[in-house]
Amino acid sequence: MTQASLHNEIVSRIRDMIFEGEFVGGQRVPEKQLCEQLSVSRTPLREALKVLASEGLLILLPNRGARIAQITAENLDEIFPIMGTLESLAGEIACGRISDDEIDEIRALHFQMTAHHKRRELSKYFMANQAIHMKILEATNNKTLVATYLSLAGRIRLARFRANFSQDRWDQAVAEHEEILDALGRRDASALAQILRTHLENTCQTVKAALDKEYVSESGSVAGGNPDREKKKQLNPGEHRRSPC
Amino acid sequence: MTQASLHNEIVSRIRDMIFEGEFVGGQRVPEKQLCEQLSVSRTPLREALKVLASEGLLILLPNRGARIAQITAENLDEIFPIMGTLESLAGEIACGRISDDEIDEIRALHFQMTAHHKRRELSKYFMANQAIHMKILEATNNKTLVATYLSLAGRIRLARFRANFSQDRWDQAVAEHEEILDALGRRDASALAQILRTHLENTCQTVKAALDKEYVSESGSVAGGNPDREKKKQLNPGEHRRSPC
DNA sequence: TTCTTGATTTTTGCATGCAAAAAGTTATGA
DNA sequence: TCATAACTTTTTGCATGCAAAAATCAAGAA
Repeated sequence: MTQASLHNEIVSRIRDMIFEGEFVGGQRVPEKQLCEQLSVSRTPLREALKVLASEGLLILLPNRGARIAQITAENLDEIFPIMGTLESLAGEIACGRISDDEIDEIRALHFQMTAHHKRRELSKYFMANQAIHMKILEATNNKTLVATYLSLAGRIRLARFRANFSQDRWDQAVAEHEEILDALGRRDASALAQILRTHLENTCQTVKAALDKEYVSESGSVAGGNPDREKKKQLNPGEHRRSPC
Repeated sequence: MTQASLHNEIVSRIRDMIFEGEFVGGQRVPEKQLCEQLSVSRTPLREALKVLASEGLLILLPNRGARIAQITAENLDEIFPIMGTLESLAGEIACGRISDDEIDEIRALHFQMTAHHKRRELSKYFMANQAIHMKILEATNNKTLVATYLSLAGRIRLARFRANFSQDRWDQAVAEHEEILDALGRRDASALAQILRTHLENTCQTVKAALDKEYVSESGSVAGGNPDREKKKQLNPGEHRRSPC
């Protein structure tokens, strides 16, 4: 799967670093620093930066280097509806071609997930949850759909990962997943499409609420400030809550 | 809009070259040849190739250079449903926020398009047609949605552009556009979503049929052959029919 | 102090060079 | 004739160097 070339390796590594929250949104990322951090020269690094920028994880400003793309409420409002409609489509297609075995796998993941929910194991819940959504996507056998979805999901991954949500919302999300499993079991394409879309809409609201809260609690002001003022304390890289949404 | 840097310029130029059909799908594109053609050195060219590859217009094989991505029937089957659901979403969102003025603009484009249809002006019809779809997308004010759509559309652009279609299908497409305009005028979100999706499904069928025909008529065999046998005559770059779909 | 203006340092953009891999060519033997 | 091996050429991947742009720092004026 992974290409053996150095620049592909660099793409993966920086992507993972972003996913792990090692950078703050809006932060400048000088080439030299990354070169030293990854022990590579500038040429393959620059090639990697171009790729990450076209994935939407970085912003490249001519002559002014790379910045980590910032997740804003506007961003979430743009991306979640698209993910919702893509998952909805995936559900529809999946109903038409998913095998009993594949449904059983999803059912297993579902019960695993509900067990984590009962035990309040957020991180494990998150993993099982993501795995279910991926299984539905993969059941379409449409690689472009999966890639498009993952590209969008990657851009908001951190916000989603960090968003704490209320017990009520958590319970609701599990209830929605019951409906998802039910519709899938009946292979009811339109019901599955509907509930997946609703599920994503609700998730969007949760993540947005968490994002607003984070901004307010950390900087004392709402989002949208000047990203250049990076002296302002936000979060130390790597130091942040981890919770599922 | 366009970034002033050389590698961005190169991305645009190669993308345009691909859109103009200056390459054959599956064809190898050596760096040296492109360097000479564009009068640039390898470093910014290679950066550009990485970007185009992540846009899906090129395939990069480690140590083996770049190839023009090939448009296959499987490709179309993957991409068109996604574009359909994205346009469908765009239509829904647009209904909720489009202004009367914007609808008037679309109406003007629509009548312009139908005039071209009456006069059998394929190329002009194509332009007006595309403009209408873009207006609906832009009316969502969702840049990520537009970008995602355009990225997918770019990958199958040539096939769509080259596909000749029957008079019947052309008439049907225009009829569908009447319905689109009608639903938009009534701001009937679900009707617009429905007709846009159907419209894209039908377009997919048309383009697929044209692709099959082209493959058969040019190589005497169906698609899926070894792309390495590039000595085989397909189409000379730049020499191809232009017609709307 | 705050705001310019100019010098210095840093960073970015691009060209070039070298080594390794792949592709192409010739030679040899069955 | 075909297959294989050895050799040559081409192409790719990456490191480095230099010039231009941006950022930073410093000194002086308002």
